[in-house]
Amino acid sequence: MSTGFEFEIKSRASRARAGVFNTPHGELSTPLFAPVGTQATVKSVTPAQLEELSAGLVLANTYHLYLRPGDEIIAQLGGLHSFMHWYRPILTDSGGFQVFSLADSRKIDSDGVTFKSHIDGSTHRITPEKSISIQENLGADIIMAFDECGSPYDVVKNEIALERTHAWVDRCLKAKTRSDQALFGIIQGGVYPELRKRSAEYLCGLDLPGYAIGGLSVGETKPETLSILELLDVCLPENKPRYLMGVGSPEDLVAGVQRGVDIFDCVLPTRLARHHTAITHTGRINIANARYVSEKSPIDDRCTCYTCRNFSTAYLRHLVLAKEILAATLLTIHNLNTLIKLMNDIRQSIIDARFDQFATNFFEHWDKIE
RNA sequence: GUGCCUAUGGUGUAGCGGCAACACAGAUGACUGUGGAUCAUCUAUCACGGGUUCGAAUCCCGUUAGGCACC
Repeated sequence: MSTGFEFEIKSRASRARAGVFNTPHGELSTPLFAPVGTQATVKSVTPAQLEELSAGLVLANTYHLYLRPGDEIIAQLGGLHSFMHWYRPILTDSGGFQVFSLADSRKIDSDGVTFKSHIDGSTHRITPEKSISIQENLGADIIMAFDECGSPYDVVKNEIALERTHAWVDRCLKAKTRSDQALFGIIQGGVYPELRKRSAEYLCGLDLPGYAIGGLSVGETKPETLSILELLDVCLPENKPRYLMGVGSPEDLVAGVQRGVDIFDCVLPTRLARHHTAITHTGRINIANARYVSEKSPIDDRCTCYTCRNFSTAYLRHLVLAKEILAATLLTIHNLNTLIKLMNDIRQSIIDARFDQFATNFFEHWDKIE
């Protein structure tokens, strides 16, 4: 009988892979882009709209949902899928990253982290065991090990964070009781190849159902990011999905797939949508720009999303300047469609054995507007 | 018609003889395991014409345009 979390590679093109990952809430076709729904909602769009976009996986967040409304409340209400009315796969981040990026102050020790809520200043403590307990209450299909994300250029702190992250993943595994959730480990190590390699080797020894790459796109240079991905590509097992956390610009998605990454998530498309920037097949455009005041054509003439099928750029600009909520919704639909479509095109090109050509063509045309 | 008051960016205001400031609006950019937040940069020949002064948004005279009062 299957465990429910097999990863099957259907096709390869160089180091890129097209696969299928099985979860209790359905299959995920990879390479995959996952929209972020931190507070049990992908901001400004409904689950029905996400389905129409063919979104496969949605992220939610342990730190935020633990603080509000509380993981036990969500468990009482039947778990996250039912709570947010999204019955396709969900992944919850462990909360490690948010403790460091959002909490007003935090104190970390080998056992866990004590921090003050960014909402009301109240004091809380999260340990690996607590993070798993919260994530079991939430009930996502994929859950993440509690980790410490160091700053990319501090080798001493990175080594400490790495050892801590390794000790914590062991504790997460021990604390885990549900068999219908896959626990992914997170590789840390900043920009340091030795640390990254050590982290990958340690986690691979645990034979987890998937491996996440953390601590990238947090301030290091692009060549550094790519060389770490290339290093990890040869360290990680072929038959497990690789998840690059927090990365989601179109060029990064293509570059990531080229280096063997299967899953990505990122706030970028939804955040940019709320900040009046559209992602097109050739680059970003700022919808608020005065040049679009009477532009009749849609944002992207090649796009077939609901927004581009029905609305002029001039109308979207009007909504943006008038600060209407619909601006965020329509731009979010468009931006998510652009990334999801990009991943579908990448997947098809891998299956058709023409991914290298696809990538070359993509980089030739990317960011060449005007 | 007479008297008094006012005139500073797109809007509303500060500055009262020494580098024209603030808020909003506007423009441009940033945003990568989410604070619908935020941040950065830009946007004025101080109504017009003359005078006093080393120096005028500021003081004086006139013009124009508003406001108030009286008739």
